[in-house]
Amino acid sequence: MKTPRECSKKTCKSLLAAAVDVFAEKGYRDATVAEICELARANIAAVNYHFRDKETLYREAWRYAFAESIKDHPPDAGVGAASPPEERLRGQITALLQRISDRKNKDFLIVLKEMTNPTGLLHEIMQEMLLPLQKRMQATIRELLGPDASDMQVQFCEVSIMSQCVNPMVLKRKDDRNAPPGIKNVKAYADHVVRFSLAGIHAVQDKAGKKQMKQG
Amino acid sequence: MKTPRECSKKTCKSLLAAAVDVFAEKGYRDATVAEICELARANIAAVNYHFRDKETLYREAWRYAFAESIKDHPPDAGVGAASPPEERLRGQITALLQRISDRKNKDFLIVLKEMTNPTGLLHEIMQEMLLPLQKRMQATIRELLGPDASDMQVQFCEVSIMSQCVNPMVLKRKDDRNAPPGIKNVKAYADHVVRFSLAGIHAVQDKAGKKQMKQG
DNA sequence: TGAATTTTAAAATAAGCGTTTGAAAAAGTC
DNA sequence: GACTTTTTCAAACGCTTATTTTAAAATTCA
Repeated sequence: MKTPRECSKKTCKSLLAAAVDVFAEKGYRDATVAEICELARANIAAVNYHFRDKETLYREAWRYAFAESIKDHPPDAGVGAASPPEERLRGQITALLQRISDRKNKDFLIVLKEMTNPTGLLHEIMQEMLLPLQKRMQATIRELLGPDASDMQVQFCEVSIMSQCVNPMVLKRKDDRNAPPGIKNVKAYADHVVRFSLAGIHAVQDKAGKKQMKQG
Repeated sequence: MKTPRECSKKTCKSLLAAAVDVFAEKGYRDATVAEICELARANIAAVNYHFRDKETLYREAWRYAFAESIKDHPPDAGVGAASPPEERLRGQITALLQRISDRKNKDFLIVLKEMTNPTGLLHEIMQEMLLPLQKRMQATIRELLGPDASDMQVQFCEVSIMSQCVNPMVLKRKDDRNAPPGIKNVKAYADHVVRFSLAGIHAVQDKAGKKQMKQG
């Protein structure tokens, strides 16, 4: 048996890909080793041979799915660090929306399942992978709000933006018919979120400015 | 056996309350009739006697939980229809945030589970109960955007606002330690969402106005 | 008291899963 | 081409868990 990371064999890779699909569709508990092996055209014992057990396969499957989705959609959408913060925010919002609305990407579905039916198995690895993305967006928002903004204001604005990106995609993923009509056009919705959020940030900034003046 | 609606007996009510708790915590599939009966201090056969089967109990449990949560948090938060649209929007946002952040209310948790692991059993009843709330918010947004706004702009703004309300509560519900720090103060976050969103709406409105001028 | 309702324990019924095993096949090595 | 290692395979193991039904007992109510 090999450790999962050095998974170079064909069967091993098939298992990983099949596991991603099945875990994304059913969640950890409702996914069965048998179904994963069947989809991978492998023997029922293959999971235990290549990954030791179902739990390890689950962790490796998410790691794999996340890496793939980031590879397809770089988090800055090609907007360089030298660009003004407005443009960088646009890049991050667009990249995030496209990444999680891309049906090829299954890591988002697994995260959703993990949110509502936690197994706890992905807690550490998710923290490790997602925190940097969050920090990057917070830094951009802080630039836009200016030095007088409080941590709470940065937090709130970040929550507002992330929510606008994540939440509609939950509905869209589940069923395109039930998704809000316009969300089918991700680019148009991304433009809306950027416009809406930049205005929101400026409103929060204005309030901070007023406070500052009252105090001074 | 009685039909579930005329559930007046003590055992029947206990079952309903217990079912809400267990379904909210585990979802339909992972919840067991045995656990529900145990929590209700009823015999294992009680569900089948009073509700015919698990599916019917599930539907009735959600209906009950939703009715309770709406009773505790009226959707307009006491802001009358005569108030200006800004205030009505504030009322709706505040009411929604307080309703779904109230840990007593389990219907939200069941909806979340249904989103990510659909059984399909609640589809119609959820449509029936939630659509009016959605329509009401859309109407308010349309007032704020003015008569020149497109349906898509109304939709997008509604999605932006609903997302800001729903999404953070998913995290807060799961675990207060993992929730964004400020979200623990729901009232402060509600104020932020109102400010952020009114600015966002006005930005969308300005864009509509410009378009109008170009065309005219 | 007698009839209807409700509760109960036990059983019926049914299904399913992750994992192990030991032999067979394939791949790799000298 | 014999020998070793790695990989595949079918079968079965062991253990678990669930919903629903049944028929008798208890209770309620007239």
